Amino acid sequence: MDGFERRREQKKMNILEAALALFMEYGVQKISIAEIAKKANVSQVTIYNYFDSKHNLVREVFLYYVDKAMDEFDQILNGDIAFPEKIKQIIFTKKETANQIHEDFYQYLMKEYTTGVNYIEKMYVEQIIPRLIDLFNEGKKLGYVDPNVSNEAILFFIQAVHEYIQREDVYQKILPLTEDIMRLMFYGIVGKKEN
Amino acid sequence: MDGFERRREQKKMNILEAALALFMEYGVQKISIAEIAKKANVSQVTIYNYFDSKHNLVREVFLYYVDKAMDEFDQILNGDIAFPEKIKQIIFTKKETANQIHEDFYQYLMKEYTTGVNYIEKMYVEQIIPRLIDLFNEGKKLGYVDPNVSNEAILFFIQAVHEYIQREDVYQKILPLTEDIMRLMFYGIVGKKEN
Amino acid sequence: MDGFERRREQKKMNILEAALALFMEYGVQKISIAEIAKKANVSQVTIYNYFDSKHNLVREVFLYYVDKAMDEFDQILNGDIAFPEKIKQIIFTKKETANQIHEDFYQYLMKEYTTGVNYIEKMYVEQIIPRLIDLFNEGKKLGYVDPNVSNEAILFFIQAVHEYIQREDVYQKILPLTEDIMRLMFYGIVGKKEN
Amino acid sequence: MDGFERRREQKKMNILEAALALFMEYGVQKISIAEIAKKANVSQVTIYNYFDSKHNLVREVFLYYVDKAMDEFDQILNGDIAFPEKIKQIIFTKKETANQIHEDFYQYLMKEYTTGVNYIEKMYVEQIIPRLIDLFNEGKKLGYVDPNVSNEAILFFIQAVHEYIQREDVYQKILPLTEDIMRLMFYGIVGKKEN
DNA sequence: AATGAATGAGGGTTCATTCAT
DNA sequence: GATGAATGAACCCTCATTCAT
Repeated sequence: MDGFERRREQKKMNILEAALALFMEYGVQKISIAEIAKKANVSQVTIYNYFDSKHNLVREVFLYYVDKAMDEFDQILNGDIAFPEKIKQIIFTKKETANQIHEDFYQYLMKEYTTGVNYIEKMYVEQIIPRLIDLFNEGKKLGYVDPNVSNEAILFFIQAVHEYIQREDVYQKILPLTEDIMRLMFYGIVGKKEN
Repeated sequence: MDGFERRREQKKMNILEAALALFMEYGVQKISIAEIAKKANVSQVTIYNYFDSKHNLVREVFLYYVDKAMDEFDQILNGDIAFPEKIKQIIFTKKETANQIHEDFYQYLMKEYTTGVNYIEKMYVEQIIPRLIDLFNEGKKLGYVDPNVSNEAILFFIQAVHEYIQREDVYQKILPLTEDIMRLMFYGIVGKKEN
Repeated sequence: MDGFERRREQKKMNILEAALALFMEYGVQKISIAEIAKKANVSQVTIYNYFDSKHNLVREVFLYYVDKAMDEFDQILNGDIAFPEKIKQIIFTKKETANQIHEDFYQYLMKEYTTGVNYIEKMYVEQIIPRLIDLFNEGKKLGYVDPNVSNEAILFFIQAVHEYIQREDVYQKILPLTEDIMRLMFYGIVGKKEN
Repeated sequence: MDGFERRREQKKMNILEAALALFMEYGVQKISIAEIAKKANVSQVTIYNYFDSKHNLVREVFLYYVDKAMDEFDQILNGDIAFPEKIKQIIFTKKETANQIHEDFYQYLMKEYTTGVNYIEKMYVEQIIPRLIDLFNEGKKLGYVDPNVSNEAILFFIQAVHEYIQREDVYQKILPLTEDIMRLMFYGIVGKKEN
């Protein structure tokens, strides 16, 4: 990649970052191309030169975001920490990139962008799930996880809690409950049977 | 309430129902006043006569929805069924009124309507939480729930799972996992220690 | 039609007239909705309320024009004048409504509006041609027209000359040649064989 | 002209050809500089380097076209064929370069480019008309043309028919009528008086 | 000389809201 | 009280043209 392309790529990134930030704070439909252009310090038309349409811009912002999120996810999984800590981090990681993307942004995409969603579906199914399943299986082998429980159910559980935590209002409230929540995660509401 | 007022009230309900249905299917911002007017078989101005602005209409639709949801919630709590079953129903109840309201609709309100949110906050804090706490305490007394776990954490857990289930795509996939999920809910990923 | 509808109809006509005048003077693409709105003394949105889109406005303007032109045509055919004079009028009638519509406007329609063109085709084939054929046949019976020449060819000839005359620049130049042209029309370039 | 200039001239021709083709198929206003640049395999700015503005590009394209058309016209006039055949060819020549140029393109120029039109006017008046007049006079001398009819009228007639034929829809329909039309041209609707 | 990148101005269209009946 | 008609503001997008390399 020569200087030309690098500058071009840099500018594209600027626009993506600006758009991502605005979309996540105010939602996709509330944000006009003009606002993105202003935040990214380019003209509206430049955005069109790079992305052709708002529709497509949203799509690319989304893919950009997904890749970013995937990186963060990898760092946890590859980290040199014990199983329970990994689960904890997966659940409680509040991605800087993603404050409330799951609500507004994701919904928007679900309705509008079949291809975009296909991409994340594919990534999710091919990349994330297998690694989590591996993690669970390892947890079962190490005695951390009940072998009678299906990996799908655990997956669902972690997802649910993780996504709920992404909500700003929720996050503030449950931080002090971290330990309790992990306890619930591991031992359920019936609790640990000490013996 | 005389016949006049009743007819007025009826018309208002028509509009609320029309708006609610449209908002939930397409999102708040995608729906124009004109579309609501058409679906409710009234003129746009009539909507303004009743609700003053779209802003306020959304707010009232929301309150209307919350009341409806509260009714359904009450029916579960007052039902004559065992504790675990109540928990199960609270989690898995997919309100007919609310398919994806939590995502798009709720987000929209969170950002736009401080008063609306205050109302739901208030309702939530004053009506729902106390009743759930009572339920949990009863569960603890009956040995269903670990007394060492804070009610807030349980609340959080149930909320998280419940909301996640509201998503249409999720709901379809986890239905077969119901029992596994309840098992996780009660015994955690470590599982039941049989003895 | 009550007062309401009549006013509505009147307003629609205003817009049609304004649009027609502007289209014919400057061409379809040069004229913006804003300009039509200004000339018709309505807001842009009013135009959209009546016509949905510029595309459709053009179409309706066109149909409006065709009907007008047809009326003028009828007046000539039904007039109480001799055959050669009718031919002359058909050729030389420069419709007030249509200065250069055939060039720019018609071309535009040819490329964009299949349905619009179908309408004029139909009108032309079903209404105009039969009446002209009748006229020619009558001319043949009366000895004005060579029976050996096909009506189609005559039709073509009259059309060609008529359309060419519609061009403003042409019209000015050939007015003094009216008699010569009629002579050519009737006797060709070989000329009348006097005997 | 050295190699440098020749290459430059070649590039200019490429652009002219590309623009002409696009203008004739889609009309002047529908075609953007970007499209021409793409078709001619140059950058937009290159077009500006050569032609300064779209306005001027259109003008030059037009002149380019006129010269081409003139060449074709010359070939007919200088051909070694009889008078009636020449008339026939002048009328029925459907220039490959010019399918519908007379409608859209010509109109556009008429309104926008005084200078461009002046050029064609001048060419027309100084080059084409005199040669046609010569042809008619020769025809009169040879007994093909009625000496009583003004050359202007004949000119007008031929022009009218010729232009009308240029329209694609018309051309298809009247091809089978060629002989009839020539008969009308020569003998009028009254027809040949055989004796 | 040639180009990729950038832009100001403008066009069609939509929408929440108001006016007039 | 209810409605059809009307509107100002804003949005997405395009294009001829210029800038910077």
